Amino acid sequence: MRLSELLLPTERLPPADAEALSHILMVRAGLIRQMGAGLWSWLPAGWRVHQRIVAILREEMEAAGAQEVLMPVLQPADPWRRTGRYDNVGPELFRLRDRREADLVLAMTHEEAMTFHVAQVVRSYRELPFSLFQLQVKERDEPRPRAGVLRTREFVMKDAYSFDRDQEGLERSYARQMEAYDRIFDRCGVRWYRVESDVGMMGGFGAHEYMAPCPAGEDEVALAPGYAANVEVASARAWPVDLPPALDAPEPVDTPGQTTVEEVARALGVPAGALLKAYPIMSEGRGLIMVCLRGDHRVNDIKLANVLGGPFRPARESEIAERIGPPGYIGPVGANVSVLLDDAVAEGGGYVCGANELNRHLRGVSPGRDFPFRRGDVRRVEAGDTVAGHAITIEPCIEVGQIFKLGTRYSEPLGATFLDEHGREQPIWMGCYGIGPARIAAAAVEQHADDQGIAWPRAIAPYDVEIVPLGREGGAEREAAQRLYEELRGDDLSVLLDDRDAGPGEKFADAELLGCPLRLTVGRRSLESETAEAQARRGRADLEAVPLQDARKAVRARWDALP
RNA sequence: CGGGGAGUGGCGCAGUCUGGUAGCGCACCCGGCUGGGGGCCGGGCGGUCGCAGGUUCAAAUCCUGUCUCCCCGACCA
Repeated sequence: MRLSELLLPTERLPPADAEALSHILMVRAGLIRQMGAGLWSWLPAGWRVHQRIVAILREEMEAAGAQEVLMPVLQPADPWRRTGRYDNVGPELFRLRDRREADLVLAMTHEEAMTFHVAQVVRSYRELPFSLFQLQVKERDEPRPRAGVLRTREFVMKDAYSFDRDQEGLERSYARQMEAYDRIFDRCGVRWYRVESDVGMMGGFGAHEYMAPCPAGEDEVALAPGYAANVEVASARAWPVDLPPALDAPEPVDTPGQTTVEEVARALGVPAGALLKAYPIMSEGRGLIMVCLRGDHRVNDIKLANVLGGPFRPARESEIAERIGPPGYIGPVGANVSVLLDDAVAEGGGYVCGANELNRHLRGVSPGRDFPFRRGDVRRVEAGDTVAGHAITIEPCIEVGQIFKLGTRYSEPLGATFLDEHGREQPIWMGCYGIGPARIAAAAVEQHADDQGIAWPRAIAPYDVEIVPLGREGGAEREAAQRLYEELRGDDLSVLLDDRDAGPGEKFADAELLGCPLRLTVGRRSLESETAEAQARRGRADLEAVPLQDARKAVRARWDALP
């Protein structure tokens, strides 16, 4: 491709409303442009990146035995009503009416469509198992689109679905997809973790997320050697805390006006971890519960909901005041509510907790002796906690893929059944597997950019090689570069030739912004030795020059050594 | 939905408080020079100041309404 013919609107300055690095660089490099909140267009060079990722996805899906299909984005509401999602998923689902007043939705994912067709078509166990996938647009009315293509309202997703006779079959399909996913992210050149994830309201029985660490990530992942989990579900051994000794009995102390953990800990000269923080909640079905955890810990709402087995909300001040004590001074001792004690609260020890009296706390409190409780792991892990003796770190990540064991969640309501060997009707066991190519692109930018711009991994760069001729138009450098371009173009490497009439600074700056992995520079200096200078974009490392005569092999060799 | 910020040539901004001929840098066009890191000189094109209404002799500027975008939070099958 000649740069003079490529629509590549690079910008010297970042857009005023961009903060995330990938957002800034992808716009500056001329890869994407915005049309509305969470609505992005891909310009030619950006779309090439996207398409290269898509090609990898397609190859690996086919290698895993999945067959490509394409299903509508615009769908009748009926299947969504039958699975309950029409009423349950809330405003994130785009809903509309056609001219006949029929209810329609814009699909946010394609379980309904896939299951609908499979239900029509599959009759016998002999037809199972199989897997389908598509590369299709998804529509979600996100409450807050952000950071360029990281979180958008319309995006392409690779979504695959497996259909099996039973749970064992699903496990095999799931494992096969997992292997494909591992290969996909390796091939795309991004750093990634596969983490345990919350199964959420889907009520499934297993899910993993693929997380690419980057500063603009929206999720947090807890990491230790041999351990990686979304902070939403992570468990770890708490950093120990020095507890004052338990007293013979709880002893009241005056704490006038001190309602926060920090204030009470400072006033009594104990570490925050020696306090018992009381978090009263109203649990659906179970009523008022006091969750107690170490003062230096925080409740993890998702883990708490999982322990409770259902949703909850924080108790209102009036409920606390009526049923327990004055807000700010409540505690488990003598409180007439059941106590859920976090696992990280050690037994024994002399804890400090609210006395259920205004301006008063208790010290020397010992769980069990002074109040009954049941246990649960409901706290958010903190950096420095340990897993199997190793301290964990917490890293921001962007979710680039998720795999999920659906079971019969969709096949049952949509009647996707088959007759087994004994002539009995059985629901199909399903799994679903999603990947967002745009997020892979953004994560790659975030992970590999430097001060000059993007440094694409080899596999997903917009072009493999950029040739930069210096000198004036019509000069010897231009001619030599042109010949080099013609020669390399016959190879399977994609080549971009900067044939613009621009100065060297501008060409180098644009080349580094766009981030093609290998740059070949043809200038007066290199012409003297009948070579083109070679530089790797990653690290801007100078490589051995390539001869202008029969350049192919040498270019290939430089290329093969790149990351 | 709560909090904060912003809409002025393609991009980035000033001007708004205190109403009075719409400005700067970059980009773009023409001519020339330069040619290994966004170079130089000269001459140009381009803007209903988000939209609607109001106040005024006069509105980018004041008032009312409205739309849009960004950031933080909530939310995120």
